[in-house]
Amino acid sequence: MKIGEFSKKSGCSIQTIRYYEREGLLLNPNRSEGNFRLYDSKALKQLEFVKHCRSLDISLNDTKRLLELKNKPEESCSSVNALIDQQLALVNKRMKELRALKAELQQMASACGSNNTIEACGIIKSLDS
Amino acid sequence: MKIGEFSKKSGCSIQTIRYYEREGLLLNPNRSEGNFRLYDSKALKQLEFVKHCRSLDISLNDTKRLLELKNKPEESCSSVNALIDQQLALVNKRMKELRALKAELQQMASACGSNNTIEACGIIKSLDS
DNA sequence: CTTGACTCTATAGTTACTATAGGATTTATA
DNA sequence: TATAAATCCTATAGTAACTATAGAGTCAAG
Repeated sequence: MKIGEFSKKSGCSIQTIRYYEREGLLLNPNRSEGNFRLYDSKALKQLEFVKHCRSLDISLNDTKRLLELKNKPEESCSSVNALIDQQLALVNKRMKELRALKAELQQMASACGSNNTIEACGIIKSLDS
Repeated sequence: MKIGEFSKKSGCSIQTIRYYEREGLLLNPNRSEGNFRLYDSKALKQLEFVKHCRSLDISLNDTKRLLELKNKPEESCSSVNALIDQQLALVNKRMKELRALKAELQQMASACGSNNTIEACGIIKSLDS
C-alpha cells in the first residue's frame, strides 16, 4: 500500500510517518517505479508498536531502544523492565506536580470572589505574592 | 543591578531573562553606558509574577495576558477568572490521562515476570498488541 | 595594561510533530 | 487521448519554552 492508505490504517498523519522514517523508527520502505513509498502489514505492525509506546508517553528515543531490544529476543528483558519503571516514575512525578498545581489553582479560583475589579481580584493578588 | 545579580535574585537563568524580554514579558530595561541591562526591584516583582504563573503551567501567552490585565485595575476580573478556570480544566484533563497511563504501565511492569528473555517478556508482548 | 569575569547580539539546538512550497506522478474524467 | 484532480515526493520552516554556543565588547582588579 502507498503512504495514504498506510496513514489511514495506522491513524498516523503522512507527515508523521515520514518523520518517523527519518528518525529511524520505521524501516526505509520499498519504493515504486515512481519513487512512492510502499508498505506491507509488517510495517503496519511496527508503526502500531510505536504508536502504543507514544500513547504511553514513552519518548521516541526510548521507543527506538525498545524496537532495537525487540529484535534481540534472546537477551534479558531487564532493560525493558527498567525503561518501563523509569517511565512509571516519570508519570508519578508529573502526577504529584499536577496535584499541587490543581490545589493552588483551586484556591486561587475561590479567592477571586467574582464580579470584582481586577484591582480587588484575589487571583491577581495571589499571583503577585 | 545587572543581569547576573538579577538572575541570581530571581532564580531565572540569564538566557531566560533575555528571552522573556524578547517575548514581551519583561519591559525593556534601562541600559548602562556600555549597553548592559539595568534592573530595579519593580522588574524583579514582574519577573516573580511571571515565574509564579509558569510554576502553575500557565503558558507564556496567557501570562502575558495576565500582565496586561494587571495593568487595567478597574476592569472586571472575569477574564482573569476564566483563564484560571481554563488552566484548571487543562490540569484535570492531564491528570486523568496520567492516571490511565499509570495504570497501563503498572500492568505492564507486573507482566514482565523478571529475568525473562525479551522474547518471553510480558512488556514487549503487551506493547505489541 | 592585561587578565578574567561579566555582558552583548545573533544563531542553532531541543522534542515531536505540523504545515508549507514547489514539483513529480498517477488516476479519473471529458 | 488530453487534461484535470488526487496523490506523492523532498526540503524547509514553524510550534513552545527554553538552553547552549560563538564571537565580540565592557569593566574592575592586580
